[in-house]
Amino acid sequence: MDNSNKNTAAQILDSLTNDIVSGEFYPKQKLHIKTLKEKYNVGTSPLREALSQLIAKDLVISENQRGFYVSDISIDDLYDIYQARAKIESLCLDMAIDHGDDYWEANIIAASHRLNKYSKLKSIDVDEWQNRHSLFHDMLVSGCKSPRLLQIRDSLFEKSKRYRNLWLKENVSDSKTLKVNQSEHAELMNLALERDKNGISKLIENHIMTPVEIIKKSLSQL
Amino acid sequence: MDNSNKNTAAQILDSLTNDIVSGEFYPKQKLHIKTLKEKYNVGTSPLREALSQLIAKDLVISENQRGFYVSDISIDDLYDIYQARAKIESLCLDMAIDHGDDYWEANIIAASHRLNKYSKLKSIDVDEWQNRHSLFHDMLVSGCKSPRLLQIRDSLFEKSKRYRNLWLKENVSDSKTLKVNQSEHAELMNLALERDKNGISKLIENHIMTPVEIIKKSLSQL
DNA sequence: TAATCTTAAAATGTCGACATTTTATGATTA
DNA sequence: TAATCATAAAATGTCGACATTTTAAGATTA
Repeated sequence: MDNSNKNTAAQILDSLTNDIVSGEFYPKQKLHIKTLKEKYNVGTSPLREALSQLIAKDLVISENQRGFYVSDISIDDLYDIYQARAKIESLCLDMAIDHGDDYWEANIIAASHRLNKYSKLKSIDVDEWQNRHSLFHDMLVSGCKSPRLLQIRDSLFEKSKRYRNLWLKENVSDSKTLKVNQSEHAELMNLALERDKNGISKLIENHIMTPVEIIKKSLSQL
Repeated sequence: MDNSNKNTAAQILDSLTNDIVSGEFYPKQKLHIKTLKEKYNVGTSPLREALSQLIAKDLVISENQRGFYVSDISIDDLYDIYQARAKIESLCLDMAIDHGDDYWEANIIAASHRLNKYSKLKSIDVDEWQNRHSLFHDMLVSGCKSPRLLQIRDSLFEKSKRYRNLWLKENVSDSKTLKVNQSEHAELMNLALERDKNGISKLIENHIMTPVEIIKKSLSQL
């Protein structure tokens, strides 16, 4: 498939990343080499190479002769990540409004439609909702032509997933939250099409920061 | 010293990073495992682990069964990196102005003094000037208390060094450029102390983008 | 009991070897 | 000559082994 052209290290990098971000491996958990080798059926070298990449991404930390650990999470970090995400997203939207063309507008409208339709369903599959939701936001920022900023955005989002998963478990089915969320999405689209930088900047920052307080509660209970 | 507590991989990561950023290894250069092993006197495993981290940092790319290469540079990337740096720096300064205290102000004044003194000397050591210059800008953003944003700033700066080195070779001794540069630094300090967000935002973006055109010329000649 | 010491077990990080793939070289053919 | 093919050389990625360090468990002492 897609992995056929990848070496072992690159393949298990995906698995490892997913297992950390999804919460299967919990924060601070020791990552025993031997255990991981058995779990993923790989040898020492590719495993350690994958872990090395995760170190560079701050998802794993290592101490010499003491092995690898899933990096910790905290309320401070929760705020920091989401704050940074809010600012970067705002920056990307700002640039997208500068450079977005007709196709950009059309893509936003299409993604909005797909998200809308799905949000109105009675029973919602979290993964599918998440896909459509991500894609809507991706389309909004896609007008920003800076690969580096978009890459930063992606990496922050990946880190935030660890916290986000705590929130999704509790709140995606909460219909009141969902309605507020949906009206914000509609408004985001309007502001983008109207090229209202100040308006969209304020709204997106609030929109992104919304889950923080709820996640904080979930986090405090651990 | 500092490396005594690091494993081999972490040690050569520093050397490798430096050799790429400094330009000793040129863009697209093949990084032969055997050659590197001899150069750094290490075995396969730690070397590949270091290279893996550099992949995550976008300084190295790898193709399965075809080995490792120094990642390429380009004029588009030059613009993108510097543009992103300018925006992030502006963001950090904005937050620094919000949160900076008396110590922040004092540190800026001190760093400015040290940079000033050195810039007036007749013969300038590039490394020392670079140190004092970096420290001045570090102090300005230090009021921004976001570890993640500062980390993003660092990683963008590291990437920009590859281009920056092209510029420094030509222009650090150019006294006209240096004077403009110095007056901008003075103005940056004033705006920070006056907490003028709009003013400092515009100035810092220009300040960071200044070298781009010159670097572009150097780059076109290769 | 609590703390320290000793010893055994487990885990880490590094190395060299090897199978597999890619690249280079030279021969063969049209 | 140019292009294709076959073969040799070189390089990559993976594995298992091993020396070293850390951790755990049990014994000893105060």
